[in-house]
Order: sequence, then C-alpha cells, then structure tokens
Amino acid sequence: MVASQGKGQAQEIQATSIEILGACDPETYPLQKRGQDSKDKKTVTLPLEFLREKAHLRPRTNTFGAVLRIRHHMTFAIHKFFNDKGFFNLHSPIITGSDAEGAGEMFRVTTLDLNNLPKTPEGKINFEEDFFGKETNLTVSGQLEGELAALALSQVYTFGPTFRAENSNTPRHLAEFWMIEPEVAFNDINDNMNLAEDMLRYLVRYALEHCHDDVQFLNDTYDDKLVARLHSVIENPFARISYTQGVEILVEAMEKKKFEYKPEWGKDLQKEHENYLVEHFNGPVIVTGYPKDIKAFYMKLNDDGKTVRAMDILFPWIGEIIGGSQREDDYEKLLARINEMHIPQEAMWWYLETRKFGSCPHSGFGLGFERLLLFVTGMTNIRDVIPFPRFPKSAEF
RNA sequence: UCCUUCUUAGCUCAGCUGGUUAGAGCACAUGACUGUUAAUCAUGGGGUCCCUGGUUCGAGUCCAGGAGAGGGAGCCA
Repeated sequence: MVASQGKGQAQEIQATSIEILGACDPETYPLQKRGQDSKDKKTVTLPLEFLREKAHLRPRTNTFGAVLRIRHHMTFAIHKFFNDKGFFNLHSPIITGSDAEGAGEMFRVTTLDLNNLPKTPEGKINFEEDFFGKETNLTVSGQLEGELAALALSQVYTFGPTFRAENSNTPRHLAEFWMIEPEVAFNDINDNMNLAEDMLRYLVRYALEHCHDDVQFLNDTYDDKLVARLHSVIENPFARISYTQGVEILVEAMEKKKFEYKPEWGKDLQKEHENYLVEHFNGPVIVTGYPKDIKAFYMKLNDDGKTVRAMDILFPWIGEIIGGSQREDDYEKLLARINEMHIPQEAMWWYLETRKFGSCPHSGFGLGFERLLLFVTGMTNIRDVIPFPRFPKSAEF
C-alpha cells in the first residue's frame, strides 16, 4: 500500500503476487463492465430487463447490491419498529386449509399422485387420502391467525411469505411476495391509520438514515426525484378522506378530466381514480369507509349499515400499498356477513369462536413489502426488488 | 386474462417499396502506446435475423399460428 500518483485516489496497492481464486471468461461472462449510453450518466447500467434473465448474477451489480442491502435494512427496520412498540412477531402458517379471505387464487399443496388421483364413490378427488386429510393451499394472508393472536397478546405482527396464484402480469404483482400484517387489540380504525402512517414514515426515515449511499446511488442512476419524494413523505401528513368524499372529488373532476371508468358510489376505485386522488393531494392518501359490498366479510360495519371501516393507503404510482380495516368483533354480525357472502361457515368455526369466547374491538392492515421497496428504491418493476421473483410462467433460479 | 408495442452479434439498436456477401456503437481478443482510472489507436473474431408453417423465382422484411419481453388495464399487497 503506497501513496498514489494518480488523480482521484489517495492510495493504491502494489501487489507482489496475484492469485486467481476463480477465473471468469470475459468472452462468455454476461455482465459487461460498461452499460449503454454511459456518456450522459454519472453511473452506467445494464438494462434491468436483461438482468432479470440473469437473476443468478445480478446481485453482483451495483444496482442490485443497493436494492438487496436496502431490502435487508427495511426488514430489520420493520422488526425494530414493532419490537420497540411492544409488538410480538407471530409466525402464521404458510400451509393453510381455508380460503377464508377470498384474497385470490391459491396454490394447492398436495402429496397426491397427480397421475393417479384417489377418487370418492361419487367420482370426486378424495382429499382424505392427501397428506393433511383435506384440501390445503399456500397462505394468501396471515391476518385471521394474526387476529386470534392479537386477542391474546394484544399487539402482534406477522412478516412472512404470501402466495397468490392470480394470473397477474404487472410491474406491481408477484406470485410470491412478503407481507407485514400487524393486528392490535382495542385499536379502532383511526388508531389503525395512525399506526400505518407512523410505520411508513418511520421506515422511510430509516432508509434515508441507514441506507443513505445506496438510496443516493439509485437516485443518481434511475430516478433523480427519489430522495426528494422520500423526504416529502416524512415531512407531510397523509391526506385522509372517506370513500364518499373521494368519489365526490372524482365526480367533480369529470368536468375537466376524462376517466375511462366513470367514478360512481358503490363501485371500486379504478387505478386512474387512485392516481387522480394521489395527484390531487400531491402525496399519499388514506381512503376509509368503503361500501361493504366491495370489501371483505370481516370488516367492521359502520352505523350507516352501508359502509365498512376499511382503509386503503394509496401511494404515488404504486397505488394501494396498504389495505386494512377495523375487524367485525361482534359474533352475530360476523356470522350474518359470512352467511350473506356464502362463505362456508364450517371452515370458519375457529375464527368465529374468537368472537364467541371473549371479543374486543381490534384492527390491522397488510403492507406489501415489495411495494414498500418500490417506493423506497425508486425501482419501477416489483421483479427488481426481490432476489428471485416468481410470476406467471416463471420460477427460474 | 384483455389492449398495445416489441423480438436482428454478448449488450443497445439500424436494416427503405421483398433482391444476391445482414451493418453500426459498445463489449471481447491480439498488437502498439500510455500513471491509467469511460484511456487512445490499429487489426480481428463473433449471427438459428425468437419458433413453426405459408405466399414468392427470391423472406430479416409480407401473411397465419405459437412463444417470450416491455408498457397499460383487471385482480390485489
């Protein structure tokens, strides 16, 4: 190690011998040392679409090094946030026997011989002969288990893999993703919103403080508004509106703006509607009080009998980053909703018993971890914020 | 799943109204030069034009089907 004569560096190593531990043939190594159009940029990059096909090598790039480090720090920050608040981490099951939430298509888990399926006398598949003696799937949500834990430990959160077999081909969906689902006893919908907003703000601040160099690198390389956007989220409170107010704003906007889908009370907000609201408030928006018919059965019914205590947090470009609600804690009302929506009551027996045997108001929400990472890294495709993305027709690596 | 654009060298792309040997930049190799760091200069190697079929004397180019990718939408986190 000697003082350097060269510009832009203080020291340099003068090697007496070099040992090659693992050779790399430059003729066939797919990652070039230089990317395209490097003249106008501070840093050089290979196309992300190309790197997606080289998921075994892309962690070696500056970009994925930054993303994976940020991913780690965000994982840690989530545990720290909840631990510091006295929450307990709950390991909800990955294999589940119920499609309770109706959150989407599920992946079947089976050990049956697919080429020789056991049949019942009626000719249907006999799942009694399957490993668990019943139909089982990969989880789409740990919420229901989180709820029963919250009714015991008061404040819990899950943070685990989640699976959706939906044929979704978008830059915002994965078949396998990670979800954070806190659940808190005695929290109402407003406490729930406060917790969610505190958490998001905490996580963004944590990223700026602990991943400064990596965030700055991504800012300089891909999105020069990234750092400014992160600061904006920390500094400004989220707008909070009711679904009804949201529809009013959208209807009003129709005077000067054309929507492909007409905003109408009772219908779900379309992506273009969400985008408009986020632009309208120039930042994250929390929408509450959705019509009961477009939301899940477990959400607490408001006194008006028409809306439920649901809340969605909408982020710029990403859309829904968090979805949550106050839960229906009244046994009779919950049972009525289950029957109304034709959910098999017998599959829900244990969930119903949590209301039957000592209930209390409680609330929670789900945060899509990769969607959080989209926001924090400024990446625009969710397949670039998870090391090994799984999506329709793709489970390589 | 729907709409849309695309698929040509390792990468990014050009290739006209169909025409004979498919090009460029970068990357790579060799040589020269140089306290270099986006080096530079010279030379060179490198192609299943995504796949299948069709039209045609002739298809990278036109037609049909398929596969994959990007963007948008739906489903959602």
